[in-house]
Amino acid sequence: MVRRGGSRESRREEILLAALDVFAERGYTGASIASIAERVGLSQQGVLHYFPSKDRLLAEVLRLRDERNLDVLVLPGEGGAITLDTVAALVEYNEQRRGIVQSFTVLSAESVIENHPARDFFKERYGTARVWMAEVIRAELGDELPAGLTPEQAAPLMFAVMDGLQLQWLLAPDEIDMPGLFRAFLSLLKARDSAPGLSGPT
Amino acid sequence: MVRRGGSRESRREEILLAALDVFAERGYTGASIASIAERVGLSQQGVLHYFPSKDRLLAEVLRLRDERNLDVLVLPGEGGAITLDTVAALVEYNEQRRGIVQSFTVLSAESVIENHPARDFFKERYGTARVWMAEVIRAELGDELPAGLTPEQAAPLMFAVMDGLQLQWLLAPDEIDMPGLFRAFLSLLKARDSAPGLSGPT
DNA sequence: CTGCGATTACCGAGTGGTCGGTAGGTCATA
DNA sequence: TATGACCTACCGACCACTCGGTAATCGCAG
Repeated sequence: MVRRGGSRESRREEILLAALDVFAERGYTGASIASIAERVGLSQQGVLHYFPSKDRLLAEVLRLRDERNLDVLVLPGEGGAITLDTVAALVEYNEQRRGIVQSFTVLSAESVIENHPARDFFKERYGTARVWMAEVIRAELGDELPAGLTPEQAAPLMFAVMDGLQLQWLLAPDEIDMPGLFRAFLSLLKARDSAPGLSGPT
Repeated sequence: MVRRGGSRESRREEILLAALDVFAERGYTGASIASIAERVGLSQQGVLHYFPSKDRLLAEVLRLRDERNLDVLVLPGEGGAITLDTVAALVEYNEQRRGIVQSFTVLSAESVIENHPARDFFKERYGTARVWMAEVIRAELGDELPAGLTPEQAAPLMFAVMDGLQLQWLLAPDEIDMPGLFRAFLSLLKARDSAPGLSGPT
């Protein structure tokens, strides 16, 4: 059965990685199955043999990317707790993976258009990520943040900063120090202000 | 010469507005000239009579959008100085213009892909906007921001927050209070911290 | 006021190309 | 012999863009 590559599973992953690249370079709408196929030495129909449609291919690409990202986040914090520093380290690591960052930026923005196949994925992803991030912030900084912010407010701001910096960085890598600016934002959250009463981490 | 609408100029603007809508709904790559034409009751060739190519159409759409945005920013600050509050008001106003926000989000992210016709536009736009925003911040908050940030660091963070919040808001308008969260971020910048030495605005 | 050439505002038809997806086959392996 | 891994051939739809018209309107000469 297997003609060229290894197992079916490894062939599928090969295609998924190529698809991630092509989606990063051209977006979902702009990417063609044929161009993905070419990159792994198959015909368009060869790719469709492994994935029934372009939509499904996208869905699996996103799932794979999420897994990998989780690895990056969870592995360093071996023992258990993920800290804000782990998140900053992820941002730093992202500087080495322009393709991944670009695919995420392009696809997530594209997904806001109606009926986009990735829309549900991103909506759910942000929803759960915000809850999770609020917990991380609360665990590390407590309930009282500067200027009276709550962890539930800080969490969406955190992702906004990450995403927004990625966009500016992709457009002008030489001008934007993405990890530096992200840490600067973190230090805003960690600062103790004098104005609104009781602060109390840990 | 004029068959249906008013002047040539008004016809062009009509097309530009329709194009902005379609780009917002489908992105640049996903939009077809024909679908834009349909919206203004023309044939595809009718649109190409006014704009020589899809690329040029996009360029003019972006230029128009920028003009309008400038109106929103500059008019309220009639006398002269634009303040951070004016910017917050723009974010608030954006909540009423989902289409505009969506077009900006989709197109700016799409523009990071190589050879995208809007790439230069957005790169330059962010570059000048950061310089301008740093000045606004310095004028209002001085050189010393919380946690030792400089206005030049705060400016890209500002746009990152705006863009990132727009993305999350577009995906989940009910969960994300975009202007509220933006003001929360502003209050982080305005807070006076006690930790790292000399603070001294104005 | 009339007539006329120039200009403009389109549209029909077509070009060559790409799109996602299907049908049906060949062929090596198990 | 059965199965899975492909491929060739094809489909109808759509893409941006070009060409060559036609008809309405203008400026202007008489």
